Amino acid sequence: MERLFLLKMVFINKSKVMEKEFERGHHWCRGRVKGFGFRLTLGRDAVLDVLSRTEDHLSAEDIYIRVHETYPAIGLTSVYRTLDMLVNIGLVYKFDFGDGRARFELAEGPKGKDHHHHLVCTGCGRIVNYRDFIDEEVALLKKAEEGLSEKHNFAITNHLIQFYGLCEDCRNK
Amino acid sequence: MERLFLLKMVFINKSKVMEKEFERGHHWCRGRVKGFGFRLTLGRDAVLDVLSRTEDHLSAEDIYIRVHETYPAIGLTSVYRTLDMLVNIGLVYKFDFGDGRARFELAEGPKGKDHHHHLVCTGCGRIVNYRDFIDEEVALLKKAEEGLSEKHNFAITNHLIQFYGLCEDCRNK
DNA sequence: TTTGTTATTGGAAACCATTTTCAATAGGAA
DNA sequence: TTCCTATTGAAAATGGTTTCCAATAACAAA
Repeated sequence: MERLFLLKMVFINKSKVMEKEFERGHHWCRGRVKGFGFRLTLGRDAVLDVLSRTEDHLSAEDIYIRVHETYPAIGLTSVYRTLDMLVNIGLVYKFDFGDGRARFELAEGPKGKDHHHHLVCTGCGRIVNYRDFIDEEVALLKKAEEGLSEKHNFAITNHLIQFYGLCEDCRNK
Repeated sequence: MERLFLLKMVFINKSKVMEKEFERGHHWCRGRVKGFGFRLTLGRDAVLDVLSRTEDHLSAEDIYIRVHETYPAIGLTSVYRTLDMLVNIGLVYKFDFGDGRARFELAEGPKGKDHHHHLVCTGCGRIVNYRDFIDEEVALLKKAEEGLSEKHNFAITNHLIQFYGLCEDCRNK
């Protein structure tokens, strides 16, 4: 119901949608998009909305399907383009979990960065976010980054850590 | 010259090639392949040979091209199939550095495991192997693996760490 | 509010790494 | 050497992503 209500507003009056922005989870993203000189289109807003409402690791098509529910005019191409742009400005992270399609998630939630890494089940592809050991990791990574930057003349901007294994269900098969 | 010599032998007499196996760097791989019940074909041997002779991070096509020099009969399909098999039996690691093609490297050299991670330049795609901080990493990862295994009921088998940044050349542009 | 410029869009087609299909071939046990 | 069947190469199919292009919508300026 609420979803339909929002949809209606989108088509009737864009400024009404803007007034509602604090009911959505990604109001703080908009300034970022505009700050980089990009136009804040309905499609881009809808993609950000979907990303801000989930903990899942959505593929471009997943996002397309979800956006399509509230904004059927969107095309898959635009979803790809939007995601590409969001990754470029650092608002979205792009992951590869080895199943042949990229996965995306918002770089930070409304409460700020939510630093976590992923446990990937090589049996069923399930992804678990974990936030444990992050402190130790951050400490180690910081140290490693400094050392590696110097030794290999790299300006390190980013890192990736993933664990692979079998989830409980897959182990019992 | 040496390369041509070996090639000639390949076509003339297979057992001669076998006698020469200790001149190649991957003799210890063969038993592994056969141990898993796979036939040791000329193509598979040639792929292992290419992998054992390089520190580079080759794509399937890179490998195809190099194998093709000494064993022109090979097809790209077989390279893909061989790599897939080698990854499955754990003899080869498969990496994704974000450029849309998979990269492969031998899981261990003649001197045993050569545990290292990668520094990826997001500017030019250059990959640097690093072996620094591995001890600390291993310690941390072991601890994390134990904790995560228990907390999330995952049997962790593997991990991936990569750093991204700009190499010296790309920073000066 | 209206207008004008141009970034952005959707759909179709192109792209391209990888996989599948299938008949021919080659590995290797007997 | 023979035989069985795993393996092969070539061509076609697949599927996620990108490109092309004319139509559209964002939004700055009037």
